Amino acid sequence: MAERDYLNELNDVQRLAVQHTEGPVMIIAGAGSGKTRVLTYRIAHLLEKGVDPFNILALTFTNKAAREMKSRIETIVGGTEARNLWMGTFHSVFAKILRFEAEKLGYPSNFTIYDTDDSKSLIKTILKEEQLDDKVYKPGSVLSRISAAKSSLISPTAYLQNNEIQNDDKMSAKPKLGIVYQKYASRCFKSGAMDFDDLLYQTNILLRDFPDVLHKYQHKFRYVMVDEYQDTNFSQYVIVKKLAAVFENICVVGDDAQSIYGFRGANIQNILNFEKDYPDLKTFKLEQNYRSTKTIVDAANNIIAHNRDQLKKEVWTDNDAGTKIKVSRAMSDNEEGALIAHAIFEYKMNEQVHDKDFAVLYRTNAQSRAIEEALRKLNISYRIYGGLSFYQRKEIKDLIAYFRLAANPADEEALKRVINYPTRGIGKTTIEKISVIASERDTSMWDVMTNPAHHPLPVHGGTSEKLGNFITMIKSFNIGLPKTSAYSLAEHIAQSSGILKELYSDKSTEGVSRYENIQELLNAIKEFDESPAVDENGELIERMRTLDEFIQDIALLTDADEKDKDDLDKVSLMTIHAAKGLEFPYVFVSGMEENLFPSQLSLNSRADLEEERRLFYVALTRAEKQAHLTFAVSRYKWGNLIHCEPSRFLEEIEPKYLEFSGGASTARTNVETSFEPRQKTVWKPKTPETRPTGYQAKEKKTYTHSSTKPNLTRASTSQITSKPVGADQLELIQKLQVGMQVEHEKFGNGKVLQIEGIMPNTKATVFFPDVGQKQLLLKFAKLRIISNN
DNA sequence: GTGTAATGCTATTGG
DNA sequence: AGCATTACAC
Repeated sequence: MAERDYLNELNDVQRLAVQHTEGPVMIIAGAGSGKTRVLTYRIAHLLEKGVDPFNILALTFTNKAAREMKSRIETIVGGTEARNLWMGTFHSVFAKILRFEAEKLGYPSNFTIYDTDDSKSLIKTILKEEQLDDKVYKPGSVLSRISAAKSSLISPTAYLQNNEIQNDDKMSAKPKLGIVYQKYASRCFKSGAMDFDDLLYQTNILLRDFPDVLHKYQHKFRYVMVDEYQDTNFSQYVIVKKLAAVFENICVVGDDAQSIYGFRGANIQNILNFEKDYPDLKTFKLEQNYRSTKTIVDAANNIIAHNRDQLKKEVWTDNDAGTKIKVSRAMSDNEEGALIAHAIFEYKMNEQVHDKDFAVLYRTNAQSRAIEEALRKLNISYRIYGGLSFYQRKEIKDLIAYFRLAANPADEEALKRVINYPTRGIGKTTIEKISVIASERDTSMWDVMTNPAHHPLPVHGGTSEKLGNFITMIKSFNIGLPKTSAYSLAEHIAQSSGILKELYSDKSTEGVSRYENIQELLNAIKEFDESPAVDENGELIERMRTLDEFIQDIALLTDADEKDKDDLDKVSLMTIHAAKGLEFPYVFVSGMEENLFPSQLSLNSRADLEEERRLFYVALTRAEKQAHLTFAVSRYKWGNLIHCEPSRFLEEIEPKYLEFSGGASTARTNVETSFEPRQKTVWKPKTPETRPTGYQAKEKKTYTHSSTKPNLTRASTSQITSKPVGADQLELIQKLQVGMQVEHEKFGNGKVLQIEGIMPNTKATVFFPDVGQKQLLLKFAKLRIISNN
């Protein structure tokens, strides 16, 4: 395609942004303003101008975005040119560079990439060794603390020396966090492993400590582009800044209004302060929205106007006003699902649209189940994005652990995973012994196992023999690595490890499916095996593909990266986070409720609440034609039915853009056509005497709302109603007193010593002469009152 | 050491 | 309600 042609497809600002290739550029791109188009055309433009694709680095946040962009560039400039572009996620691009430069940092070039599970498991091991309580030091939060440190480029040493951090940790009763961080880092290093954050952290170390390396990449990447710049963290910011320091041909694209990854360290200041970093910055604002109706754009502007921290920008559109945004109330989460399913059904009937034109978005993954069930009932096909990806399934991780071990026997997490799977008589005790010795001697478990002369292992002859067999097996895999093609070795490992046999013998539905998944993995490896290798310069080379090559970047793949089945006509279900960058004609945003969206955890700080609001902005602006917001009045959480109030966000849209309806699902939900979104009055939970009982909550009249009687909502329900607790249990909860004699169907007669907890989770401590003292949850316990004393 | 029953914890968001 | 870890029996 000639240059003129694609430049004509751009509006004035877009065109200027594409043509301004030299020097620092910031493109503030409102939702739906053609950001991807500008980015791809910009790269195409550079190539047409004669810039070598090897000199262009484009960083994205998802593999999918990178792939999409690459293929769009291909259609403009042709495949050979596009192939040589450095384009990918931060993690994948720098993993590639790190593998190339690994020795400088003391890592093997085939280092393992630990995924979150590996990291957590390692943290658990360390906690055990340090005798720290994992209820105080929750592995997940320990990991996010470590992750935050790495993302801010704080080394373990710096962490331990920083008074402020140390105080923080003491205040949160976790004074040993720094020690855990230190141990964690050194264990990863000894295992030849990097976690996700290391891919950026170690890149920073590399660029900091090896000026020649920095120089090399600075001159290699003469043009640097960063997509979704508002989502970069400090570590990424520094990398980008350093790489672009020589030529300053840096172009960042982003939208502060769509910054939704603060929770994992993204720093919105990176975009807000970009001007300070580059005084001669040229800024382009893409403000025309091509995606959505005027109603949606204006409503989205309403929402974001409630945020204080933002760059000035006016998103507008030439599109029609379109229909109003629908808002529906459902009685429960299940009914919300039904309502959505029925609405989709009706849209399809009335407007001749397809399943793939719909997306259902939610705040948390747990919300998907009710929606799935409802869609299944109406035979509407759907696809869930997010959740467990193929490579996170247990059976897949098991087999891959063998592959990892073959490539890098020091990989401790892989070792622990399969040393006794399938069971071969190497149990917990033995593994612990090895682990302790490894820790004491500051070496890897593999080293301990394979050098009994240096590290005497106090195990029996039988155990020692079993260990020997395992070692021999792994060694043989290791030797096979360079001389066997990926597929034959993978198949061999699946066989001789016993995994295939283990799964084959399980004839349950799940077992069969696990077996099939293994087959699918092997097929994928076969496909990989038969695809050509590419060298450093992007040239195709004749060479055998090996298994370690295959597993290298698997940890970086996510669910969204599984073969794009775009041809499939299915409704998309995903979290709002996962929906960023996507668009659909019809978008449902479900669970518009206080404490869910905005999340309860966001209510304590302005910054967090503003991020939730941006999240809502992102959700709404995914819609092209019709947005439909839904909320439920009650929903199950941890097995309990809780009462929910409509989200405050609903009030932040001017009513003229909204159309309230009871929903299209069942007659029961149709009683009302309008309601008061949310009562601003603060109210206290009622006393037990006036509180409606759990099973009454099922009656619809309890929940009747009316715009003319704003207090009804408040007056009608309690904050926490019980799950349909049986009438018997309910009576029990209300009547039971300390000192009463009760009868339990299993424990016999006993005496009530104590009653505590808030209804319906009231607990009683009862002493049974036969079995001793027991704590009973009254809503479940089958207790009968015998007498009052 | 292995397998099963009981217990207890959890659910922001993700590369 | 579902899942992972733990406790206990074999």
